[in-house]
Amino acid sequence: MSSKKIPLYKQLKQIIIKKIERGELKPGDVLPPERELAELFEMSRVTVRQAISELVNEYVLVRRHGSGTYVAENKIPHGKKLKSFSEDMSLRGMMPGSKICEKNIITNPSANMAAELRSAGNLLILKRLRLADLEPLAIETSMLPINRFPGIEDRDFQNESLYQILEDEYNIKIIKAQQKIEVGMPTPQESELLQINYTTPVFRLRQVTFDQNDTIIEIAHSVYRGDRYNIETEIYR
Amino acid sequence: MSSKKIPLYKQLKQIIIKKIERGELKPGDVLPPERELAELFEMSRVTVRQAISELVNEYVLVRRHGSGTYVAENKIPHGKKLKSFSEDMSLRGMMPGSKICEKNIITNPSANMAAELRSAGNLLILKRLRLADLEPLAIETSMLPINRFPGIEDRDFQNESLYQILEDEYNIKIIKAQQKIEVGMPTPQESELLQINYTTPVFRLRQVTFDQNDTIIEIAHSVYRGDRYNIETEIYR
DNA sequence: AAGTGGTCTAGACCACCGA
DNA sequence: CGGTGGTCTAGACCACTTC
Repeated sequence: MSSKKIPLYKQLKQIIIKKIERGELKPGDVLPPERELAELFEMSRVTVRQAISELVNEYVLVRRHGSGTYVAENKIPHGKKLKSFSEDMSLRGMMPGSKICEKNIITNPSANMAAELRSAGNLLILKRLRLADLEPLAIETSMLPINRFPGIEDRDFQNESLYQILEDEYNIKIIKAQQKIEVGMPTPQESELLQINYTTPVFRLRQVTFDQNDTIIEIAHSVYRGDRYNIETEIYR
Repeated sequence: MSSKKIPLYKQLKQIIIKKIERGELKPGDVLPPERELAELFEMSRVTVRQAISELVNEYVLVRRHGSGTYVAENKIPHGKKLKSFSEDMSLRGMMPGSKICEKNIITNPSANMAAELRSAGNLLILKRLRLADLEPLAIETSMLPINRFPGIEDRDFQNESLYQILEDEYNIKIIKAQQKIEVGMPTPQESELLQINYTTPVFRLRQVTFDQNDTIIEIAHSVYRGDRYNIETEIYR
């Protein structure tokens, strides 16, 4: 089989996701019962449940006790969708823009904030000033394990979307991101770049982005102008 | 045993949370190994893992492969599930508290920010100063359609959880909430209540809470201290 | 009553970390 | 190397939904 080293439950997750992507499973459809899946894929029911549980946590599936497991109806709500800056701006009806501030390769990620990427080898540091309707809106610093994306350092990040490049040309499936949102005041440098007063508070957003194998593909630290940006989200009990 | 009907893994979750609340387990501390917990509480390791897994999902614990399971270091994260203030604090090992600032009934919700509740009739306005370990953390203003919850205006909100009352006594199933998160500076009034300097930025959180019928059961506006609070979420592509 | 997900067990072996 | 979490099995019984 296609085993290699990928855990069985992750393989099953991928199979289910693929079926949904290909339209073989549509929102509202029932999955086969857990016992049946177990037999079909020759794994134990516990393993099937582990795969399903994670997909439920990711809002892909919904369990109904005594009834069955279903493909989630209302996909991920708007506020729970991971968007690139460009996509985010477009949805808000603003024109996205970029200005490269810094593009470096760090060969020794030691005392960095990138603790999670420390083992990843060299890092590409990309610091961009982000514009909305030609006005500064955010400063975005991305860190990528460059070994996984050979040649990416030569791309034109001024006009290309980072996510677009990763998805289209490196065949990465971006799945999810964890975000930590803080408030703060801008440093003098930041207030100058963002063209705001030093009394204007900012969002500080730390993001860790994962692909389909739960591998970290990016760590980003963004500073958003508090006077021009807000965050909408939806949470469940 | 103390079983009754509560699943074993939920009992273990509660035991761990209690230990964190009481300070017997502090952030950074190691938990006993899973095999030891299994023997100690006379359950299988799978059951122990289920309890720990859920707490990891809620950011209470952190697993380190080959090393151990630790109490999370977090500074009061918001978490990705919809929680009441009390639940949020308890999960982080802090003692929640409340001080009523205002309790009113508005009979004519006309030019109010509660556009969504305008048709709901009379509104109960509840403004509470929220404490974490006896220190001010947030100001929370809740608006509830009082007609749906007769008698709720006489409850002791100083010591009772609003969500607990709604769920247990009015049989409401709280399902989801939409949130809009903004940054701002505190008003003089707010900075005094929260006991922060006027230069400390704050989160402003507008929340609309829904029940199982997608009926609005609460609109809340909260102001959180930016120096003591942050928000963690997970988003999907 | 039949079928579904929910909980639980007693093992086993693998992968990673730290001394 | 020993001890930890990570994955996996083949069963069992319970609780809920549906008919």
